[in-house]
Amino acid sequence: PRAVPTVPSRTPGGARGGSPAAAAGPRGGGRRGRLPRPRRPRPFRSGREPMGGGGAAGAPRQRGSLPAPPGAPGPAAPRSLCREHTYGEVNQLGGVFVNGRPLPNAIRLRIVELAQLGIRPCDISRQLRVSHGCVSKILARYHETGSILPGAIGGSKPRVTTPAVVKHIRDYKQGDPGIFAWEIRDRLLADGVCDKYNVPSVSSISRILRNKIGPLAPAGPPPAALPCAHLYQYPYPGPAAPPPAKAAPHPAGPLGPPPVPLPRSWPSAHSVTNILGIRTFVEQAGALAGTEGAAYPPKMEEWPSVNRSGFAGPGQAVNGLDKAGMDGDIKYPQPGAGLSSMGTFLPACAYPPSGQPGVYGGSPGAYIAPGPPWQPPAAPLGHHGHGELAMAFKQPAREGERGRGGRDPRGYE
DNA sequence: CGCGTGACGGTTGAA
DNA sequence: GTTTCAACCGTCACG
Repeated sequence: PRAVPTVPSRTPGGARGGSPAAAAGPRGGGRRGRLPRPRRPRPFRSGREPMGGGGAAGAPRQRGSLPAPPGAPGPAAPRSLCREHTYGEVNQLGGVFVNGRPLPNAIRLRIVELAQLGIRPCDISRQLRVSHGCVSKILARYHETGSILPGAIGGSKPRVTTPAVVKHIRDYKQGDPGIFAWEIRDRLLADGVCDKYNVPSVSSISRILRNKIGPLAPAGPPPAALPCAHLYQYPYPGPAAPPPAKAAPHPAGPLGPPPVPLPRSWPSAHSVTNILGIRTFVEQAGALAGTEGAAYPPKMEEWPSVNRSGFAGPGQAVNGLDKAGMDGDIKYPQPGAGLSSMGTFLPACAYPPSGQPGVYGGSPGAYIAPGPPWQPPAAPLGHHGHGELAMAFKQPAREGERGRGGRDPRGYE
């Protein structure tokens, strides 16, 4: 669990802000004890800002490299006041990104493709105008999990105190009223009710004993006792497999068939929305919102210039791959959404002439950034070898995939 | 200079 | 409907 912040860094602190260079405060020399460095103020642009930004959309946006003038709504100001009516920010390389949101799949795919062509990550970073940290992360993830997809964002961890577990706890308690919580925990493990991944904590067991079972209250109607506790090993309506501690690198190598990750599939592809085709309406609405002159859609994945219109025209399905597939790629990827469809819109990363922020889109032929001194390699970057990446659009495991660095513990001391 | 890594501000979605 | 929480994201800068 995330450490309780003694210094709530999320709170807009007064100490932050100002010129980052001037405010280069005490930087812990040692890596381990590195102090939080002062960050330059970020002119935040939310992906949730209401549309109709009054023509600000698409305009070149300055980024925080310019220190906010004194008195300007800096980091201490309410976030809502800091937002501008645009979507996306521009990174140091001139690329557009949406803070907090994954890069489009097309970009992710290009990163992997270029890496497979032998292009160095630093060059990929410059070409695609994606930070090298992001390139590194995506490539590392791909090599580790075989997937280029981002992880599942949001949601909550699956509950471990399933009805079956509660029932077992109740049984244990009834069988031995003096049993300790830790003993119950051990028995849950010993009896195979839980495994080490989903066994409740002692405190959870104590809470169950206190709240759900009470002082040996007569067991009411058994709460849908499911003897098959293994069904809850991974309580999503997906494959019942315990989350691996770490996705093992595939023995076949980076480009071989990647390991099979755990798909996050509980918002099933067979949802009512998909079945009823409601997405069609959503798609049309998104396309409408993304028409020329309008502000960006709330989500970058829906930017017409990002995934779609750059190659197929606004509001037009890309080679039969409708938005459901794309959304699925981002949010709840469906393993069936392969690259066979992606191939038609791979040249997704066209960049405007230098001096403008790079956007994911534009004319299909302008994939190679013409601007900066970066020179594209001689190898053609067209459509080739997409089949190799066909498996790359599986969803990486939600848990256990963070082999290095893990999640973002935000430890504060 | 290239790259791995962690801090950070942000989004997201279930509880 | 709102809040909380814990997952994720990409960028940035350190080493």
